[in-house]
Amino acid sequence: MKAIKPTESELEILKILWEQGECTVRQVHEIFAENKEVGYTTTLKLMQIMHSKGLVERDEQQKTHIYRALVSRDKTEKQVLGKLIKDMFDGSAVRMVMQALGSHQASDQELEKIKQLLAELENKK
Amino acid sequence: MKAIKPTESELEILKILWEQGECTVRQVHEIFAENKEVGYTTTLKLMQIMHSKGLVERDEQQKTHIYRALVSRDKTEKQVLGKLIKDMFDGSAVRMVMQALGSHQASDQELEKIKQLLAELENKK
DNA sequence: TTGCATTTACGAAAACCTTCGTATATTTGA
DNA sequence: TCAAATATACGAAGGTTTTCGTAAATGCAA
Repeated sequence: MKAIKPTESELEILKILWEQGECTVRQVHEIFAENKEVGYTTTLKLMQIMHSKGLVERDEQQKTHIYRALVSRDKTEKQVLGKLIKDMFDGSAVRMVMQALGSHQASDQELEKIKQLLAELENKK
Repeated sequence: MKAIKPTESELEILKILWEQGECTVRQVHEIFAENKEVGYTTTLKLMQIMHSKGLVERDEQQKTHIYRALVSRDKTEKQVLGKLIKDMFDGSAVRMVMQALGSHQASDQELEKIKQLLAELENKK
């Protein structure tokens, strides 16, 4: 089980693939370039590197390759989050949660969801 | 208000300074090198760069400089966490909390703390 | 005192990330 | 058909991060 540690750009592209599903480089690029000024070949190169790293796979049947994320969103979130908790919050997820809830807005509805989750966690014990 | 974006090594050194308070390079190095094989001058260089970036200050009265963190732990945690929430969790702190609580152990005592915090947040509204 | 240890400063190598230019192949439409 | 558009591959530049070697200054101990 190898650690997933995408760079900032790679994470952006993964997010696009997670949300869009299968994509050509062109499709990814159009979204990727919405908030940045980057050329097409930059996006292409990033995706090629991600391919060589095993972050994505691609169907090369057609001239225009089709890319797909090879790492799941859930697993990647867990890994990145886990690393942050370990590095920055002394391994305490709860300490991180306190920091997050203390400094970010949350709606009643969202707070309710967390309460529910807490209840579930307690039942599990 | 400038964004604090320490690198991985810088964050490690900041953590040492936050926990130890004032430190010489030697003191930081001894802890920093516990889990890695790095030479003394590597630690020194990192701290010099952090100084030039304004992440730490130093007292140069003595030949052996004394370093101190210039960014607070709380503020740095908020910034780093905020960026992760924005980049990875669609800006939803709650989604991140759900992920964190769902995949990391938490003691009853810790869960209790979170419940308390939730109650406080609800009262504030 | 003199030589060894410790410290800072500095430069530069190595690795990684981001970016783009160019070459080449393929498709398309006028 | 053939030129323009579009795709991939590749190399390399430029920036940042991490690492260390070496030089110079200072402190210490025999």
